[in-house]
Parts: sequence; structure tokens; C-alpha cells
Amino acid sequence: MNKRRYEGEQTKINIAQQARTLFSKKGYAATSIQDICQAAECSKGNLYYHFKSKEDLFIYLEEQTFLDWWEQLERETAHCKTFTEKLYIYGNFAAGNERPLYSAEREFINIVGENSEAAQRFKVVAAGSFAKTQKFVAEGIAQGELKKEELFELTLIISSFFSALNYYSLYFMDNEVSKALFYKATTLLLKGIGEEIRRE
Amino acid sequence: MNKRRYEGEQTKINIAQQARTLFSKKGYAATSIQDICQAAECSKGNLYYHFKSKEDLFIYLEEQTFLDWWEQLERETAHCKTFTEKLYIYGNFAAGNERPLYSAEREFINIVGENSEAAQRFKVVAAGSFAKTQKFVAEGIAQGELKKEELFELTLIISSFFSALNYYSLYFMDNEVSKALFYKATTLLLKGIGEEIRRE
DNA sequence: CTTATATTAGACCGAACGGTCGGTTTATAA
DNA sequence: TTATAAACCGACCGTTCGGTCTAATATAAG
Repeated sequence: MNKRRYEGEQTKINIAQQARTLFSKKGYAATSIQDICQAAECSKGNLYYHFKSKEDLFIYLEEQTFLDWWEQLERETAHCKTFTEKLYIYGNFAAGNERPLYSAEREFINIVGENSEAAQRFKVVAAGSFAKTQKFVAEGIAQGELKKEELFELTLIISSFFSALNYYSLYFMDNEVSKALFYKATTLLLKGIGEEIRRE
Repeated sequence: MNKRRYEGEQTKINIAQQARTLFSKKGYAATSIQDICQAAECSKGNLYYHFKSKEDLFIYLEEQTFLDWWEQLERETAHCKTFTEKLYIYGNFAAGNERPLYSAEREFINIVGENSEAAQRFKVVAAGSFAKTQKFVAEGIAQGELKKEELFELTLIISSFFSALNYYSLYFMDNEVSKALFYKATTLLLKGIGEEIRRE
């Protein structure tokens, strides 16, 4: 009972991957189960064998992506000495497609309903992600590289800054150009967009 | 042929208003025509008498909202002497619900298709809005209050900064608290989140 | 070989959706 | 008063969606 199990696992992974691409590209509602099956080259029955529902699949992706994202970030920032360096890497990550479900998240909540079980599960994941970011930001403050603003607010500002830039920049440019923009944006976020002339 | 015309116009306005609220709260897909009819207390036939389709209604709102938004902003910033003052007002605007279709926009494009006629019409509106913002930012640079960064990039950064903050802050707080956050965020955007200790 | 189980397929279902259509109401012009 | 057209209604239609179900197949275990 091994080869069978393995192949099934592979199928599940493949479905998840295709679904992630589609959800991130087309959003939650506009991606139908049929679309996913077509992309993954599997039948509907097969998909529903591996996932309980569309909601379930989405949340699975959300959890998965969240874990991968932070794991990778932590690995790549392990060698950094300053928080500033880490922030640039964080920005570079956000510029990529590594966590591409932003645009579908709110949509998902809207459709399944704010108080549904699915929304609750989703919020647990989101809260976990936010907590990670908050810890990340706290480090920056502790190291004296960020202004001593209220932690929650500062985290909200930083995380929304990057996620939005990702969201919007994809309208206009491809990934490579986007990364250059993110580098500049990180600098501006750190040093401000304002000219320093006035020292009132 | 007067009272009739007037009432018809009122009905249309009412439908648009209710639709706007719903779209901004629930998104595009999750808001059904029935929902809108129920909120506007009118029949489906009546809605389709005033609007050609759901797409049409959405684009109508987008145009309408875009015009109102800038008109109001220009009125309220007319007295400002510095760009900085204007930016705070811009931020305050973004914190409110005055242009609430952000979350539904990408969704809309996804659903109607990138190359559909509806998407093209939408993009005209979006481009108009972006052009306005760009002009706004250019003023800030010209007045020496913003760093002389590349105009397009700086505009993208600023506009996405505020729209995202709006998007995310609504997860956590109501409008009043949100406005306070936006004030602080504007300051940080101008002066940077980084601590200035190092002058390497 | 037989049996149990994991996996896959796709026809099918009811619900909900956007949109249509024939008909009704009502203010106004004649 | 009557004719007209704007404004409005809600039953209805075709389609698509998420999801189910039954049958078939492949494989491990006995």
C-alpha cells in the first residue's frame, strides 16, 4: 500500500498547485472547480476525493502558502545582520508571486460569509501570519532601526504597504520590473518620500 | 412629463447608491442582482430598465465614484498652501468609505475577463484616476516637498499605500479609529519608518 | 486468485445566478 | 377623456456552479 498512496499524494499536490495559480490569477469566484480540474488534468470526482469542498481547498492553500512563505523568508534572512537588510528581502518576497492569494482573500470572506466556519478558520491563518509579521517588526524596533511607533499600527502599515504594492504593480509591469520597484519602495518606506529641506 | 422623469431618476440614483454600498461591502461576485433589488426596494425588471447589465451598473458606479471623489478632494484641498497639507487630506479621504470599490475592482476584471469590452471601459476610468493622482504627486515634487523620484513609480507607491491601508485597516477597526491611523501613516510615509540614528 | 482499499472518472442534481419578457400602472400631452 | 410612453413588476428562462453518487480500475495484502 505504497505506490498507490504516493501517487495519490502527488495528485493532491498537483491539484493544489494548479488551484493556487488560478486563484491568484483569477480570484476566488472566477475560478471554477472545472477550471481547476482542467488545469490539473483530473476529474471532478478526483478533486472532491482529495478536498472536501472549494472552501476547504482554498483554506488548505492559504495555510500551506503561509507556512512556506515564512519558512522561506526565515531561511533567506538568517544570515542578515541588520533588520534593514531583512526588510529588503521581505520586500523582494512580496514583489514575487510567493504569496499570491491576497486578492482572493477578501473575496473569499465575502462569499463564504463573515461568520461562517470557513471564515473563522481563515482568520486563524491570517492572524498567525500577522503575528509573525508583528514579531518581525518588533525586532526592527528593538534593534533601533525602526521608529518606536505603536507595534500593531506599524505592522499594519508595513504589511499593507507591501501587499498593496504587489497588487497594484502587477497591473502595470511584470515580475522583474516589479522587483526593482519594490527595492526603491522599501528605501522610500524607510527614509520617507518627503524632502528633508525643512527642519522646523 | 416631469414628475415621472424625476422619480425615475431618483430610482436610478437609489439603485446606484445601494449597489455601491453592497459592492464595497461584499464584493462584486458575492453581490447578486437580487441583493441590490432588495436593498433598493425595487424589482429586477426595474433595475434592468435603468441599467443594461450588472457589468454596466458596476462601471457606472466606478465612473460616478471616481468623479465625485476627485471633485470633493479638489474642493477640500483648494485652500491648502503646502502639498503636505493636501496629502493629509488625501489620506483622510482614503481612510473613509468615499471610494469603496477597490476590493471589487480586480475581482470585476477577473470575472468579465481582461480583454472584454467591460474591462476596457473600466481601464479608461482607472487610467483617468491614476492620471489625476500622478498630477497630484507631480505638484508635490514641483513644490519641493517630495523627493525627486520617478513620477510614475512614486505615484504607484503613494496610491497603493493608501488604498491598501484602507483595505486592511477595515479588518480591524471602524472608520473613526481608521482615520487616526491614516494620519499617523501619512506622517510615516513622509518621514519614513526608519530611525535616523545612522548617518553613514 | 480473492478480497479490501485507495483512487479515478464523469453523468447527474438542485440551487442560484444574470438576464428577458409580456403585461400593468400612471403621469402627462392632446 | 383618451392615447401614449416612461416606469415598473415578477414569473420565467437558460446556463453555470458547487457538489454528489455510482461504477470502474488499479494495487496491496492474504
